[in-house]
Formats: sequence, structure tokens, C-alpha cells
Amino acid sequence: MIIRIDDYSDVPIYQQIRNEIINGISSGKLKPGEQLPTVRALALEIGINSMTVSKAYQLLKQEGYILTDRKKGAVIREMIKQDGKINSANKNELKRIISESKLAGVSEKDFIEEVKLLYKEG
Amino acid sequence: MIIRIDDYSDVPIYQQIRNEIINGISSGKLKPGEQLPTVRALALEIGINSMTVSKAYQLLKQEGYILTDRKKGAVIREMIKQDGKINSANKNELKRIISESKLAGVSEKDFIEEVKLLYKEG
Amino acid sequence: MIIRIDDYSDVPIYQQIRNEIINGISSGKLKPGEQLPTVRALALEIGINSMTVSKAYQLLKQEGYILTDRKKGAVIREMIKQDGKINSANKNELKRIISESKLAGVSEKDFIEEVKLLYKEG
Amino acid sequence: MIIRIDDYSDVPIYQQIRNEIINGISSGKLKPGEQLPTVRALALEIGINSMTVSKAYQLLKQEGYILTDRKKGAVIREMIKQDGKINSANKNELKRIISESKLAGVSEKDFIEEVKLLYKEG
DNA sequence: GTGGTCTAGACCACG
DNA sequence: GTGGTCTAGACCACA
Repeated sequence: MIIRIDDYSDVPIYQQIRNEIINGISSGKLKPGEQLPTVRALALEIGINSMTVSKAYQLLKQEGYILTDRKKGAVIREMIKQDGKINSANKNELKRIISESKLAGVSEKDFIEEVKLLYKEG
Repeated sequence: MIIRIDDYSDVPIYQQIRNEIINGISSGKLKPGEQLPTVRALALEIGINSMTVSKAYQLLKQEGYILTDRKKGAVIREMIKQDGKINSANKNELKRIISESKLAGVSEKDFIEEVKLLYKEG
Repeated sequence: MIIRIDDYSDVPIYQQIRNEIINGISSGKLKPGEQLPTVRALALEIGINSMTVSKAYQLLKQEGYILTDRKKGAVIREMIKQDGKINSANKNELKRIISESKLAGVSEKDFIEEVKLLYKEG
Repeated sequence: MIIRIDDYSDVPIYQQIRNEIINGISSGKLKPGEQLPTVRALALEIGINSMTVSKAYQLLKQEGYILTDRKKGAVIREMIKQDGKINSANKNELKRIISESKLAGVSEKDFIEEVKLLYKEG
């Protein structure tokens, strides 16, 4: 699993790491129980400060995606909390994206096509 | 058209204003040719500095959603540029939202229902 | 000679009027000695304040393009001052335009083609 | 790379900064990947408020000329978007400049010479 | 009246 | 250290 960081993105690096890992889990590239690289290893690999990786892991832990085990380090959680709902922050974002897309002339049909594609991919 | 600001959001105020206005246009609450409140009036109404409103208007202008007229102030553009595509930043966001939603146990069907709802609403 | 005004342009209206008239002279649509509409008539035609038209005429007079005659009103000057040089403000602008065009990948050849075209047109 | 500001110009300071930097890139004085001075440093150097420099940098960023890196500050973009066309605002300006130059007695040949010179210089 | 620009100073998140 | 955001108040050109 390779994590790609865009130094020039407006999204903070620790969030980018978080997003990539969530995407990895969602797409099946990272499996429940699987170990994540250590903070230090990942920091070295990406070439960033380990504080930043640590921040990403803490966020993922707090959100319930991973567990930190004294022996194994960080591992993907077996049972991720599922309530079957789109969380409210994401719903707001989705609303914004749809508003903008509508104004850009994207049809509902095309938008749904894109959603289906992304659901398959990851 | 009421613009609501969340003081505790980490989204900058000028972005929130921008988003609300885009949402208003998309949902039909703001019609092409319609006048927006003046910079000063809106600033007073929301209780923020007028520079912040001005920043929002300039962003909207630059993005092609509104025009500024020396007499009438800011007005919604009649023809908003449409390329029929979801812009790439939004596509990335959508990808992230779908990954997170999948992990939260949201089915593709439910997600699409939500999209359809938002497409109708706004 | 029709003068078109863009209410939404960043260029002040009085400047737009000035530019249109200069363009008219340059392209031959307005001939030396020809009378311009009165301030009031033009203001009415365009649908703007006559102060604005007056400002445009004053500018044109000051720049040596027109003369104001008590009887005939404003007329295009027979002999417009010619020093055969690009004035320094325009040279600066041209420099900026060329810098931007170069970065946009416009070849020198294409740029010169455009110049030739504009020289023919107006 | 020295940035010169004309306090008496009617061109806003942030635009002057933008223009100087674009000119620097176009002429090769600023190379892709090169770091720009920090917002604060440049503000201090020119003797203006840092908000003004920030505004210039944000404009350049939005126009695709630079990127901002959290560590390195602002850097010149490696790949600047090229569509090979003179943008329409610049085309209008060019038209105006040519009209005025024609009336000032500048021959097409001389104008093109100037263009060639500017193309070489910067 | 309008928007646009600028200042001086503050606070913040990020890394 | 960096850029990003925001404020309170000022001045300006335009119409």
C-alpha cells in the first residue's frame, strides 16, 4: 500500500494520510487486522516529520478505524462502527458538491454514474 | 435569502458565504439577475467585517457565479459557465466521502437515494 | 457609430466610452472633423448619467483626440498629435501582455499574426 | 529578483507584484521550482502590509503560476497551464493599444519590432 | 450610494 | 518558521 502525498495541496498532510488509509480500507487494499507501518517507518518512507504521521494515526484511532496495540503497533480494526448513515459533515459536503455540479451542468444521471463508479472502485 | 454562518466550523467564513450563495443559486432561491445584498449590508447582518464579505464576493466573481455592477452592486450571473463535468477537486472529495460512507455501512442504493434527494432540493 | 458599454466590466464606463471612440477614429468609422453626439444625446442613448459621458469627452479632449467647439459641440480633431512612438504606459501594458502570452504558450509568430490582424481591422 | 512598486500608479499594489513576478517567470529571472520570498519578507522589503503581498500570492496561485508549500512557502510552478491562446481580456487590451498606437503614428512594422524585442527580452 | 484597496495588528493551523 | 484568516477602521474611484 503506497501513500501518496501532495505537498502543495490545501489538505493538511496528516489528513491526506488519514484519507489514503481510509481509502485503502474501503477498497480492500488494507484488510481488517492488518498491521500498519510504524509511525517512524511511514514518516521515513514519505519523507515527512513523524509528528505528522502520529497525528494521522491518532485521528484514525479516535475515529474508530484503527487500534493501537503495544506489541503490534497500529492495526486496522476488525469491526468498524457502522450506523448505515452518511455523517452530517459529509452530507453537507455532498450538498455543496451537488450544488456546484448542478450549476456546472452535470446531469443527475451522470452524477449517479460517477457515484456508482466510485462505489465499485473504492 | 438568509445566510447562516457557523462560527465553530473550520471552514473559513468567506467560504461559508460562498457556499451558501452557490447553494441558493442552485436551489433557485437566488435567481439569475437578482441582486445580492451589498457588502456592507451583509456584513452588518451576519455581524462580521465587510472585508470578509468582500472576499466571498470576489471569489464568487472570479469563479463566474456573480458579476459586480458599479450601480447595482453584486448580481447573480445570467449565464453560468457549464462544462458538464464534476470538477476534479470535487471528484476527490466525493471519492473520500464515498469511502467513508461505505465503511459506515451506507449501501450504494442509500447513497444514491441521498444524491437524488439533494439533486431535487438544491 | 454604436457605442457598447459593459456594465460589469472592471473598466470604468467613461474609459469604455473613450476607448470606443478612439477605436472608431482608428478604424475610420469616425472621420476627422466629424461631429460627436452631444453629451446629453449620448448619455440618453447609452442610458447612463451625462456626467459620465462628459468625463469621457474631457479625457478625449485632454488627450488631444477631440476638440470642443461652442457651436458644433465635440468634433474629431483634424490633426492628431503623432510622435510615432508607443506611449510608455502602453509599452508597459504590452510587456505584461506578452509575458502572460508567452507563459500561456503563444508563439511569437502567432502573436504577431494577431497584431497584424488588429492593425488591419482597426 | 527585485520587485519595484510604483506608489503613484493607479494599478493596485498587489497587481503590480503579480505582474512583476509573472514578468520574472517569463523572462527567466525566476525559474520553475524556485522559492519566492516569504510573504512577510517581501512585505518588509517593499515596505507594505503583508496582507497585500498575500493577496498577490493568492492571485498568482489561483491563476496557476505558483504553488504554496507549507514548508517552503511559495514556489514557481513547474508546469504552467498552456492553451496557446491570448486570453480575451489581453486581446481587448491589445486592440486598444494598437488603436492608440496607430493614431500616434506608429507603423505596423515598428509595432511588430517592439513586439519582437519584448518577446526576446521577457 | 457602491465595491476595491490598504493598513496595523492579531490569532490560527500546519509542520 | 510558514501562509491563511479576520478585524476595525480608513481612503478612494465610480456613477
